[in-house]
Amino acid sequence: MNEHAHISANLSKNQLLVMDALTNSDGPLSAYAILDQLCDQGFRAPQQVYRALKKLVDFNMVHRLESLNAFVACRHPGCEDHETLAFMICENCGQVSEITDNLLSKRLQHLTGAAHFVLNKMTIELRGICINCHAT
Amino acid sequence: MNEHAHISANLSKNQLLVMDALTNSDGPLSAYAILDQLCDQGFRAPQQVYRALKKLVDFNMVHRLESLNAFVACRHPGCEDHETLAFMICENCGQVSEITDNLLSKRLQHLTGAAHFVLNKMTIELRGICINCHAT
DNA sequence: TTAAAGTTGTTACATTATAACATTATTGTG
DNA sequence: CACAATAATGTTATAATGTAACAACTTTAA
Repeated sequence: MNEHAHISANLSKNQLLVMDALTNSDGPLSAYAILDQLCDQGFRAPQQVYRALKKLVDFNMVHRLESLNAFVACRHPGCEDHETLAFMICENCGQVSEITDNLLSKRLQHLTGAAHFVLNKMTIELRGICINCHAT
Repeated sequence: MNEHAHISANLSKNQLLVMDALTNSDGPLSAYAILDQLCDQGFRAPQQVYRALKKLVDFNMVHRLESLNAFVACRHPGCEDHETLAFMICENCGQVSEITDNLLSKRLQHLTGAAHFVLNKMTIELRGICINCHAT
């Protein structure tokens, strides 16, 4: 089973609710923002959100943005074999776009490899103003 | 006044205390870890730490590691004209090393430029196991 | 069918960060 | 020097983010 076989049908009730909240959102949501949204569906405690988020992140369906303490549904175009490397985060409108780039990936592998550093996880978040927002 | 003109003599009492705590530490420290250390020096409230940290980060003397919610003294070799791009963070021993790399920088500029994204701040944190730790 | 793994609900608590207000210290300028 | 502007400090309270621990229920697979 590959990383993208986790279609909605495989998700538990809470996982599905959290996934839907993120999918229907314009941009990233904090765990507590999700909790607020799901009060009507019976959510009561942060654990319910955090536990679902943990699975969804494991499944690669959701990304955690460290610099925002927030979560975003994977919107990688196509969603076939890929690895999201980086995020561009607009500080004005909140839009997040994912970057996959082979040269960037290679360069990072080279740098860590040269240092004999065994890479477990990368966090690359680019904060700035997106094209729509600085087009005033 | 360039970004490195902020020698210790220019720092306020609290800024100096926080800077010293970070400089004397092996690895990153959380704000509250710093607060604990500085209780003896009269620190009482998190604001005292956070305010000093904000200035030190502005002065480029301290970096914030988003994926750890922690802070580390800049140890960039030389500390002449440079911009720290990325961090390698050992998940075993906590050691942090800074990366400055022209090719990486160029590639990121290319990617953001192509998207007409105006970059304000980069967060690049590479988590893994350092050479000392996986040499067992 | 029944043990193992996964999921849920819940209470309590830990950690990280900021708001707001009052006060004191430092700096630059006429 | 005087004094206004800026920076730094001290403090209380609170907000925001995240986890521990325990009990119960559900699904999966042998």
